[in-house]
Amino acid sequence: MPAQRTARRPPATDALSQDTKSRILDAAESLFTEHGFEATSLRQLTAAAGVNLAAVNYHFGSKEELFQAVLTRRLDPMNQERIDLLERYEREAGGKSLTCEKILSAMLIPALRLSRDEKLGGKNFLRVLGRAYADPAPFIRHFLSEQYAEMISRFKDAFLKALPHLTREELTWRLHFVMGALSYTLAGTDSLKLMLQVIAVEEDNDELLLQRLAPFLAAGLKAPLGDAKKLELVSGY
Amino acid sequence: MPAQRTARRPPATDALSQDTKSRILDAAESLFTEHGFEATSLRQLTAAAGVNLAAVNYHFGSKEELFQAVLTRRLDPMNQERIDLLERYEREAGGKSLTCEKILSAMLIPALRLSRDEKLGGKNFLRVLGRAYADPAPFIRHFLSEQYAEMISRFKDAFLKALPHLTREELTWRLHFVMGALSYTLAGTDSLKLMLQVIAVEEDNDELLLQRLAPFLAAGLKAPLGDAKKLELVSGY
DNA sequence: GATAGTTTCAAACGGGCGTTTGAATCGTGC
DNA sequence: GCACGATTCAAACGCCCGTTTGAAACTATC
Repeated sequence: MPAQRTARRPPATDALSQDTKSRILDAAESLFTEHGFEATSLRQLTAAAGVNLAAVNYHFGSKEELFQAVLTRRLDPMNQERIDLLERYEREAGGKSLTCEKILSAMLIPALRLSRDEKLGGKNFLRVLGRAYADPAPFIRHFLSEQYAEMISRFKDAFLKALPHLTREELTWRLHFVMGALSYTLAGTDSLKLMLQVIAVEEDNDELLLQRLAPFLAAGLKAPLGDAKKLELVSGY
Repeated sequence: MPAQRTARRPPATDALSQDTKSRILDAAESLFTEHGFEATSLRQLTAAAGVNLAAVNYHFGSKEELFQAVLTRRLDPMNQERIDLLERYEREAGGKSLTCEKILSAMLIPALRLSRDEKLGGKNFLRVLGRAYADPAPFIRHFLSEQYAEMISRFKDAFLKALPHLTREELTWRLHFVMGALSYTLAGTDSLKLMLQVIAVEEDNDELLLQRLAPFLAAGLKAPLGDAKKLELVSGY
């Protein structure tokens, strides 16, 4: 119903009072982080954004579409940045295959930049994303897989060249592990923090965090193939 | 309100028609997996369990307490099994410190056994757990951190002995990464599967899965400390 | 300054939610 | 076989949900 095609120029607002759509997106990002998608009502959301209750359905169509808009706003640019960075590295390397660490950099740096960009969502968004990964709702699952398809495919090719001892199948699994560790780290899920009694001092220093994560992931990716004897997975144990 | 102390003997039922509490727990495990905690209503839950709507509040007190009961039923034994297995390994090793792989085995094997035990929840439960990790609800976060505290503490000590080159702080972070990868893998979140186009053929073979995960994690844990130059984390990049 | 399109608004819609209640039913010990 | 606590049941409670509606307010164009 929102007539987005015949739109007129936006009425030059200052940074504090943006237009309705942005105010809704910001409030949604923050509240979905705090309470989750299902537990956030449009009434509290629109109240926090200072807009009318009907505004969400007018501008986004439905609560679900609002959620997708929250994700797209940050995810599209981030994944594009990842691809651009990877291609830049590949150009700079001129035919030679990149190191594992270099490819990881191309994945982590755009995520780090997003996490740092406080005025544009920052950590809030990454937590929403972390929750979305684990959400069973079909509309979220399909949306995410579409959003990531191209980026993952490009990086898989790059890793395959950098890690010739891995089969494509083995690499797929290791990327799964990488995404798991990365998502938990960036999302900074409170349960894990509590479980592990992570010291809060470091929470603000994402650069240090990724300098811990990168060697871990690189070593895991480079690891030799598994040996059944190492893990004594006998059914009777 | 449920008078659990003066309880009489349960009326010897067969396996198909268990008592009300178990039927509720089973249905909850399955539905929380499928739709999540917030999106699952007590009406559909009690209908699926074939019990009266009021039964949940009678036997568990509230929907939240039911959720905790769902987690405790599987989590308590699994974490205890992990601790027991670790201590058995330590006894068998005499004074010597365990290998990293051995300690990982003590973490992974009980989880694998749980995942295999189809008749007792199996993968359903691990998916509920995976979602719970990312849930921001305070009652879930506090509950999980209490459930895991002892287990994590014991394993951290074991890893510290096995990996003397790591500081306690560094190890805390690496365990965070381990838990992230482990949780994603066991939970088998559909979004990640879709993203990575994992071949469905392997889904049922958890043993093979952990034989892929273990070398990855072990290599990551053993990795040398990070070097800032490896990841080009210059703010201007 | 009338007009047409866009956006906001208050109010209401129908429905589902978690929980409570009080009576009916069940199972057992006296 | 009666009494009593444990459990089940149907019904209702009060509340909040996502969405829709139609009128009011706004803004740019002629």
